[in-house]
Amino acid sequence: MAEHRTTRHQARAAAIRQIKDEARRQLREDGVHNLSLRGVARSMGFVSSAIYRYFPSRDELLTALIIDAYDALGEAAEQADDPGAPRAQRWARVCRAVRAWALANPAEYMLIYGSPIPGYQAPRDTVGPATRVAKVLTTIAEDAPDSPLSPTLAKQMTDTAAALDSPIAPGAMARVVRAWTQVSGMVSFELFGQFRGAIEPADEFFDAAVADLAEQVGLGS
Amino acid sequence: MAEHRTTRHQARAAAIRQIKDEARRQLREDGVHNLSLRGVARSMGFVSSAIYRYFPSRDELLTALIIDAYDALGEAAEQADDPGAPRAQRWARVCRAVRAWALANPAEYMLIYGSPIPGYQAPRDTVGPATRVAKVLTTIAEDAPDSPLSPTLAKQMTDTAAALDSPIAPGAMARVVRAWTQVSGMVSFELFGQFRGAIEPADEFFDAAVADLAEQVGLGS
DNA sequence: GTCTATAACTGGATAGAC
DNA sequence: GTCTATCCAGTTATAGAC
Repeated sequence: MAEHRTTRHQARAAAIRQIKDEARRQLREDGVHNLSLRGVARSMGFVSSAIYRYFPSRDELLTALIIDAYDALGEAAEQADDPGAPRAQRWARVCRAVRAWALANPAEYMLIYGSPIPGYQAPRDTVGPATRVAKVLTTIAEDAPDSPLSPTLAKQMTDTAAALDSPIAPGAMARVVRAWTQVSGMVSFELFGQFRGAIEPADEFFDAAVADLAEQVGLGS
Repeated sequence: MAEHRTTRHQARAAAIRQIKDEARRQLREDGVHNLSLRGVARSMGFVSSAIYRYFPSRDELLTALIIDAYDALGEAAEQADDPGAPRAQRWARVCRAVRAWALANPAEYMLIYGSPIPGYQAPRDTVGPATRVAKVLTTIAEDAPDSPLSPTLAKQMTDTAAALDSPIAPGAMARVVRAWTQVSGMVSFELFGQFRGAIEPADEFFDAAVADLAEQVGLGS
């Protein structure tokens, strides 16, 4: 009986995986707003109602894809980090890994860092996976020196550091957040076509900026 | 006869304006992908085919909205600039104006700086208006000192400066582009909900970052 | 001549009968 | 689970109003 249950669970997990894979394919092809449960079902050769056994709504499927995207990006960042290396190098490697993942998975990057999906409200479950990249960057900068902040900003940064479970100083946290907005901003510009006709390829631009950011964050050279 | 032509032209311009206003309303309400010519026509009390007298296709309407958005943002930036003020102040004021415009017009900001619209290819006409903000920022930094760049980067930045019709040094151009990616990155993070629950409100975070960026670009204090 | 309205074609999503 | 009728999208051709 336990075996029965196991195979059933495995089958279910496999089905979910297949559905998500197909959904990701449609995401890449036509964008989020053309992603429909029915379309996924059709492409998989079964009837639309069958999919509701696995995802009760389009939003649930979206949430699963968003969590997967955050996790995949987070894992790419974590795996790129080499805790033995100098901190500035760690920073640069992680940032480059983020960009590489985004360029390899543009649709999924847009899903999490692009325009919000109208009518979709992200549930709590996405918060944890969403912080993984920030956590990696913050850990690298954990010993960076503090710097003065206004009271409001100091509180926000202390809270942010606490949410990331990090002993980083508020001033350093602020510099990490700023640097991260720039990294993400550069990746988004590149991916969304803002650099078209001007900064192509953007490899050197990105790498140079990231190296300088490491310094600005206070990771030495 | 000239009078006749004038009124006709005026009527036509008025119709175009009304169509775009209604389209913007729908954009705000339901997002780009729910923007339909039929819906616009319906809300305006006439039949869908009538719109084709003014916009030959949905994409043309989108292009018009995109150009308007770039122009509105560009004008907000230009009007915020006070050529008589110290450069660091000019920089901060323009950046704050950009953020203020984005917060006041989120749908239009997303139209130009959000995820690309699947199936839509921006025509050449959007390039000019798209550079207006960059032009303002570059002008402010025109006298900033040069800094060393790799050959590839130096060429890209020289070309960018040329496209903006600015005598700015390539190294300074690179710092402006970087700073601009960060400004836009911060605005996007705020608008797209990436700061939710952590950096709210983001006024102080933004203002402090922008002030530091002015320094990094090389605008003195 | 310039516009609007009617009607039609294609193609996808959807709801309900079976 | 399947089939069908319906609806709404973009777009076009054509006919008539001003």
